[in-house]
Amino acid sequence: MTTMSDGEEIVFEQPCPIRDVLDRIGDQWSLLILEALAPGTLRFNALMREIGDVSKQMLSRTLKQLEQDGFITRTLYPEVPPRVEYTLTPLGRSFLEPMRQLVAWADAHHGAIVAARARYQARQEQT
Amino acid sequence: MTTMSDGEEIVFEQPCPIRDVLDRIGDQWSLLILEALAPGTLRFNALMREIGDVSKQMLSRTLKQLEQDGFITRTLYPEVPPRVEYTLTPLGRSFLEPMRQLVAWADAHHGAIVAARARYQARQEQT
DNA sequence: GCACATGGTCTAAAAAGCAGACCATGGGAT
DNA sequence: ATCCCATGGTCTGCTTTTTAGACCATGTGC
Repeated sequence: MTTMSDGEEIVFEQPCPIRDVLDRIGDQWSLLILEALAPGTLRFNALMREIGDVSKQMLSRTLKQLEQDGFITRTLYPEVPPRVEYTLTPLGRSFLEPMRQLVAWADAHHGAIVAARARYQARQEQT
Repeated sequence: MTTMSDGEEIVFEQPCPIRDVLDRIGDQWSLLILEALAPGTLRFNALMREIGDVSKQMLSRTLKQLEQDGFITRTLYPEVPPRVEYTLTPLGRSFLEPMRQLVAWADAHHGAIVAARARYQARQEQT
């Protein structure tokens, strides 16, 4: 399954699918983008405004990866100025479900985390 | 966002709990560590062997963050040579459930992702 | 004629991550 | 006695990643 056409790009068999998937969605921006796209289609700049503190380059790069892995589709309308729309694919939408569990957990336990942080800090200052 | 240098941390008001939690668990190593710790307590070097390609520095740093946020406990036994054990807290264990959903999804859809990648690459080569 | 908006890419600088050296110390092999 | 290893980290450069900001082509409103 390794493709030799580009010569440089050698893809290894990933023995651990979890690791492979985590490498993609476990970065700084992927989950945020997917979450932003959950309510519906968004354009590039709208996505950037939605997320707030992502650089153009990283947004562009991460979107490309998500498209590559089949989470989203990129549609270019050849108008002027150009319009580009990003939409979740069925695969992307199917990912929303486990992600929502994660988000629900985050919401439910955020207080506990903040408390743990405070406890930790207090313990540090005590010494 | 929070900047973290060893020993001194500046915590901003996080208006979005999801964002706050994602910043912690959404890095290269946290999920992997939590997964490795799921079966039971592990020592530092055992953890390093388990994960395989993490540097001591990042493992140490990430463990410190996880401890800080209450996901794990660090127990130092003052023997020689020193022994340090890392264990999931109840909070950490409660996180395992949504994480398992994620892992299950990854397992189930890994094939689709690989296929999407192949399709994307074929499309690129066509031009 | 001028600035603006679009969706990016390019570049230089800053930040994060890496491998490997180093630490103190006790135990086992030589 | 001496050498060497194992422990859990931290420190030091070097490499990779991310960032901010300039730049691009072009059609529209002023």
